Amino acid sequence: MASAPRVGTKVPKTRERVLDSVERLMLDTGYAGVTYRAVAAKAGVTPSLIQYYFPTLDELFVAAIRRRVDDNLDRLVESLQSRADEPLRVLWEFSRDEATAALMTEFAALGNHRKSISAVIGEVTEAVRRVQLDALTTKWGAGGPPDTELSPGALLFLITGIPKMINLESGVGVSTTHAEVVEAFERYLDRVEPQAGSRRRRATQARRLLRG
Amino acid sequence: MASAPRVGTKVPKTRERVLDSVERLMLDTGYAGVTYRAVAAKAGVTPSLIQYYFPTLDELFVAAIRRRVDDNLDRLVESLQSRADEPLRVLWEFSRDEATAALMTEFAALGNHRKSISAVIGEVTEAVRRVQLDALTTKWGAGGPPDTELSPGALLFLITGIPKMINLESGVGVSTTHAEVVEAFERYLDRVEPQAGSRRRRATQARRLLRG
DNA sequence: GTCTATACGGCGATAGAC
DNA sequence: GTCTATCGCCGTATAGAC
Repeated sequence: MASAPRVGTKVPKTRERVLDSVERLMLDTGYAGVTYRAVAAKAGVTPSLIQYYFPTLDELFVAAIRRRVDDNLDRLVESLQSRADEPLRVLWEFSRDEATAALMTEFAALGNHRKSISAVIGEVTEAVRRVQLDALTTKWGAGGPPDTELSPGALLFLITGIPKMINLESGVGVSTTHAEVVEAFERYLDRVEPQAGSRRRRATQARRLLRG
Repeated sequence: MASAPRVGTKVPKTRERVLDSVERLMLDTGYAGVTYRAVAAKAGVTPSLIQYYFPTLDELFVAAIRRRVDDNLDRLVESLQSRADEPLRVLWEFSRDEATAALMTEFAALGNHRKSISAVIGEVTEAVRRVQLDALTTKWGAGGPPDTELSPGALLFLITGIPKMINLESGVGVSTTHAEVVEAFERYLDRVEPQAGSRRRRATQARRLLRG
């Protein structure tokens, strides 16, 4: 309270620039390329300054994860509200968003053996999943869509997981069966959540990130 | 030819010990924990000796990948032959095998940004997938199982991908929806590939590896 | 508070000594 | 064939300048 910045005060912009650089390096070179020295060079500051804000690399990663997930969750909730009639398509497109998928997969890979990061990845994954499950059960209840043997949970796992798997395999040059599985799932979507008409899909801010 | 070892000569057992150590370290600490020094300590040799056999870490990883995949493919082909009536279950169990899934996922994560490893991972993944697709199309042709909207390719992607996704999420402590999706898929299996009776599932050599 | 310079031990890789 | 010495990276702890 006492130290709250006055309105209009430009609270450290450095922090944002640093986290932007982390995301870019993450996508371009993988998490192994995220070093104090590399991030500093890209953000135009000294490595020591970054270490002042983020004493360890883990803290830097965690900050980047939280910022990205917060932004993603905001966009997801907004989409779910504005297109409340088609939550499945909203979730499917959200999961297929390239930058989100690539970044979060990279974070997950990073977290797989680094405890403090594993913890925060698990936490935010569960948080997102809760919001997503709510959207599905609100529309269909615990039984899931009719004429289907998929519970909301199983359906959600596939909606969010299939794009991630495809992304992971694409990363090593594998593409066999990908078109088939996307086509199969979208046929399923057409069945349980028929579309009124054709409609432009959103191009997200995150997508811009990928082109960089 | 000239330097071929005599019959009975114990050709370098060191190599095998080293690759065993790589797998163990990979599972225990992730690929970041696979260093010359750590592998050497575990295998009981000097780091320099390992570097003599595998001049770069990439070559060490590639050797470990190829050895593991060769072994996996042998076991897979054998299972597909001995249980030719139920290829889906064979593939599902093969993909769910813990050590195989964990190791290959770790290798895939490693490969995602290291070109030489990405190349070999992509190559062996496609090779395995070809064998698996053959098994499915041999039984059902290009249309896939009857009463299903899944082509063999889409089905194969799910069979092999779902366990990998579950494994990846488990690594960060996420388990929501996992039981549901496994149950849903096994219900599907019961439908398209009915089981004669209950039967003991194999406990693989790779599983032993995990307990270590 | 913000920011910088420096030093330490561990790493992969390389050249070359035995 | 086997092993050592060395180099240039890395994370990060610390001391201190403004």
